[in-house]
Amino acid sequence: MHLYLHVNKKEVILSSALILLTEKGVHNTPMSAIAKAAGTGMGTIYNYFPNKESLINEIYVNIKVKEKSVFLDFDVEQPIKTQFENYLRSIIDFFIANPAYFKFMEQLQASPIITKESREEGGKSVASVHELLVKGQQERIIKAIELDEILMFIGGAILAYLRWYFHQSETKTTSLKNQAQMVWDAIKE
Amino acid sequence: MHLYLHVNKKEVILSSALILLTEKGVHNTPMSAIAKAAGTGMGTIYNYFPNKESLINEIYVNIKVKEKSVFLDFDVEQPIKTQFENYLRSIIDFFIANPAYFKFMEQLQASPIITKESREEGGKSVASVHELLVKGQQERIIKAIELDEILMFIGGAILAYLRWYFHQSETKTTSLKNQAQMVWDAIKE
DNA sequence: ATAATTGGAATGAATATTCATTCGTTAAAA
DNA sequence: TTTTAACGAATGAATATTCATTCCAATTAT
Repeated sequence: MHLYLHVNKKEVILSSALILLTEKGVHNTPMSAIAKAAGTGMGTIYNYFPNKESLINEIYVNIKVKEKSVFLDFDVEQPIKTQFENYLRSIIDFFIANPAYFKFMEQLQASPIITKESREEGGKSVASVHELLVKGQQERIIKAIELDEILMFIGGAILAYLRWYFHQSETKTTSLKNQAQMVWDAIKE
Repeated sequence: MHLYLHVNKKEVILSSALILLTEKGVHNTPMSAIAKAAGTGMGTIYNYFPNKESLINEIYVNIKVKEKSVFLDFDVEQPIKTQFENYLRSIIDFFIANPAYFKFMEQLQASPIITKESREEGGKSVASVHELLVKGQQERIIKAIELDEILMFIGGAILAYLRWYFHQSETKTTSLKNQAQMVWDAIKE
């Protein structure tokens, strides 16, 4: 019987790797460093992951899965604008609460390490907003622009805000409201 | 007297490296490959650059310098909206004309390889738009939101558009107009 | 004009290092 | 006891960097 909480070794490896990867970069985090940070031997990592790339891809997919779960609670009774604002706020709060997730995505989004399969898995995360925007277009609340372009635009705005946020030292409280305002003005009919 | 054009060896190395780096990624382009592509020996590269990271940083700064030069021709006689639209179009055209520059930036923008000095050097490139937006705010054409936030937002929109553009197979001619519309609606008072 | 000398750019094989992965051993569970 | 998991030193492939040598154009001497 242990006195400490039993934690899944795989998860310890994943979270240790996440921190090192974001802080030092992919080049500068050898597997030995991950093992040390996770408090395991190197061999143990290879019991859970066939290689370094798989480990990294698993982190990527894990984050995307969590990101997706942020959108689940849409309240269809609310006005579309409200729903959209809630969506924006949730996704931004999610990354603000998990800066390492954001840094990881920034660093690996364009990397050849991330496989096509992982990317496809990740792509699903916009499905629910897509739906919301379709409804918005039908009601002529949202501009009649191809949805992929609008989705990209929204993604860009979120990215821009988060970069700005993490770049700042002091936090401006009004800024998120401003951002939501700009995004809404951009996409509203 | 040579029949072929004399080309600067350093520039050949830089451009060869740019192509390999964007096509294969940083991990998968050894210095030997760069040397081969540039038609030089490996040692030659080290006559021009102290190490691989410096080479990469120099490419980064070079692109930023070129990017900056795109904005120079503002026509202050024109309405602010027109000037802004021209700016947007120029910067987007610049990257569309140089896809490798965009790919390079996508891959290295968040990398720890890029030094703080290089980033600071690169940051200067928004100075002229900054100025334009200040004027726009004074005339109450542009929203009274902190300029850094607006600038980030614009950056995000540009990024989103370019990602979308390179992602697409067929080119939609209306899309840039839509994008400009969204950005302007976002920032206008 | 021709030959001799020189400075430094170019070279790439050799070196040193880094690091992903393996595997034989040990420890813990069942 | 047998099975399973953990371990990390050893391995070797990959590759960044070095440096002794070659080569060539420009300069100087004959």
